[in-house]
Amino acid sequence: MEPTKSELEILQVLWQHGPSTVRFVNDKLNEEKRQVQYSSTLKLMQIMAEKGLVTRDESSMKHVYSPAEEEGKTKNKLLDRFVDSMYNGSATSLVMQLFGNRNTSKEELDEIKEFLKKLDQ
Amino acid sequence: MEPTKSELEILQVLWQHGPSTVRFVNDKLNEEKRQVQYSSTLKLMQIMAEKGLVTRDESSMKHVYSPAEEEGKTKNKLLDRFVDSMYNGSATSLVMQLFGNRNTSKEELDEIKEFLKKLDQ
DNA sequence: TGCTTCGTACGAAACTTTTCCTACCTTTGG
DNA sequence: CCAAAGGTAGGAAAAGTTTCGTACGAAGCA
Repeated sequence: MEPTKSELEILQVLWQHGPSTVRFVNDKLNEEKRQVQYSSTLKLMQIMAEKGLVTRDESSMKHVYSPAEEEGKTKNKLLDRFVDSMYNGSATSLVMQLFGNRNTSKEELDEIKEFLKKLDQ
Repeated sequence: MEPTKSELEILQVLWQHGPSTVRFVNDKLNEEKRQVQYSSTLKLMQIMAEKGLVTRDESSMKHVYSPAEEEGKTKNKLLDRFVDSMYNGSATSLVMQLFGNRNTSKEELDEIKEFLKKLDQ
């Protein structure tokens, strides 16, 4: 299933910091993103558990939530969908848009070139 | 302002085919995307006009709608937002994800390499 | 002229997503 | 033991998005 915008924010916290309590996630959101009530975050994470986007360990009173899917796998799906809907499935178009209209450092470009070179082998 | 999913579909039609009537857009959506009632498309396009996502020429009875913003400009914004929220702003990470997990033809890779090479100059 | 077709406008309903209030239980510390 | 702090659950409301029924005017045509 497809995470919504807010759900994705929560997943990011979980991916970045590993299995976490609602309190922890809520604190991070407030620090890094936007002000949000504890009970809102709780509710959202409960819904995510129902949807299967996260799993939770209820053995302790403080439930601990984990992402149900690997970060890379989820992001890949979302990226695919993005490329499909915006660039008709053409990764090339996306890359051109990405670098055509943005200042990219030489180091970054070199890194990418290096990466692409390795793909050939 | 940020186009929603459905609004983006409509914008795509307008970008691809130029200024169009509701009838035309609705037909395209039904052909290419999904079944949707004429009045739904109309409503959506009216809302988009209010939001300023499209402009419309009302001089004829059949109103003609045009995208308010250039395709590249809008897509760039959306792409930026995507990179920011998913890859912490790192275009490099996105590219690696994009090609790391996907079969890309040699031609496509070459095209991209060529493109990147030109960026240096 | 009348009837049918095609257009816009608008309101309401249906759905989805997000937010938060409130009740109630458990843990902690004096 | 009791109060305060911190946890979960659940419902309801708010907000955002999408869909469509219906009214009504303009255009086209027999």
